[in-house]
Amino acid sequence: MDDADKPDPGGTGINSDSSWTIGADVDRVNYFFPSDGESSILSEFGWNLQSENTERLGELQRIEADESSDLAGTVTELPQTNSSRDFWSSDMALLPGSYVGEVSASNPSVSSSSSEDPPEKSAGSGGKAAEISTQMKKKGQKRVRQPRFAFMTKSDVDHLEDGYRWRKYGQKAVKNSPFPRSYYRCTNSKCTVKKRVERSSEDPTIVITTYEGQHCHHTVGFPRGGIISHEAAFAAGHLTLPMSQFYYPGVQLPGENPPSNTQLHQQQLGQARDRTSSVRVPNSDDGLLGDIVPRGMRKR
DNA sequence: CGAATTTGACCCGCGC
DNA sequence: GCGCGGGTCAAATTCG
Repeated sequence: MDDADKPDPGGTGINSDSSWTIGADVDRVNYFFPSDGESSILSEFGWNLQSENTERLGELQRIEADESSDLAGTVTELPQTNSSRDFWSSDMALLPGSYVGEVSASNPSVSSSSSEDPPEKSAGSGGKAAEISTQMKKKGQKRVRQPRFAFMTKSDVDHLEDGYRWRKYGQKAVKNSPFPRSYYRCTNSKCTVKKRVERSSEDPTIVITTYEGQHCHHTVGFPRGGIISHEAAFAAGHLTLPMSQFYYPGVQLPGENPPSNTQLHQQQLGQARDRTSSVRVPNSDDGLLGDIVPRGMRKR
C-alpha cells in the first residue's frame, strides 16, 4: 500500500494530498476544448487514451490555477443553488466546444509539483484528510486542486485503458446515480495523478472519466508494443480529434434538467451551445479503437 | 508472496 | 451548528 507513497518525507504521514497543492486560495477555472492544435494539452497531461469498445463522446478540461494572476473565467463564483451538487456543477464544468480563457495546464505550481519533484506532498499517502487540513490551516493556506480533465466516452468497460497503470483506492456511491464512482491513483510512486470513473446516471453507456494532475512519467507501455491508437495519437497532440466524436454533456444529457446544472453554467453554456449545436452525437457503437486495442490491454 | 481490490470508517467542505 | 455528500485512508481480502 505504501508502494505509491514512498515520498512522504516527514514520516508523519501528513502531507497535502496528491490532488492538492499548497498555494493561494484561488480557484480559477478555465475551459478548454481541443479542437485543433490545442489537443496537445492532453500530451501535456501525459494522457494516452485508448480503450476497447469505446467511443469518445465528449471532453472538457478544467484548469485550476493556484497562484497566477487574477484572471477571468472563474466559475466557482457562480451560485450553486442546488445542494445536490452533482458532478458537473460543482466539480467540473462540461463545456466542450468552447474555449474560454487561458489554458494553463502547466501552470507553475502544478507542473512543477506533480511532474518532477513533489516537494512535500506524496501520492496521498499517510496523513488523513483531517491532519492534512489542519496543517494547511496552520499555514493559512487552502488546498488547490490540480488541473483536471474530464471526458465522456461511450464504453462497455468502466475503466478505460490509457496506457498507465492505475490502482483503485476507493469507491463511492454517487448521489442520484445508481452507479458508483471509482477512484484510481497512478501506480507510479512519484506520480500523483488520479482519476475518477463513473457512469452517467442518464445514460449508463456513457463513462465519465476525470483525470487530475499530470503524469510525471511515460506510459507503462502497451502489451503489443507501442500501439498508437487514434486516441493515443490525439492525446499525444499529433492528431486532431474529430468534433463529431464529441458529446456535449451539459447540453445533451436528458432528464429532469436540474437547476443547478442549468443555471450554474448558463453563461458558459450559452456560449457553448452555440458552438455545439452543430455537433452531432454519434450513435454508432463499437468505438474506433475496438479493432486497435487488444483485449489483453484491459485490466484484469 | 507481492500487488491489486474491496469496503467500511473517517474527515472535510459546503449548503441550509 | 448540523447534516449531507464527496474524497481518502487503510485493514482485510483476493488474485496472479
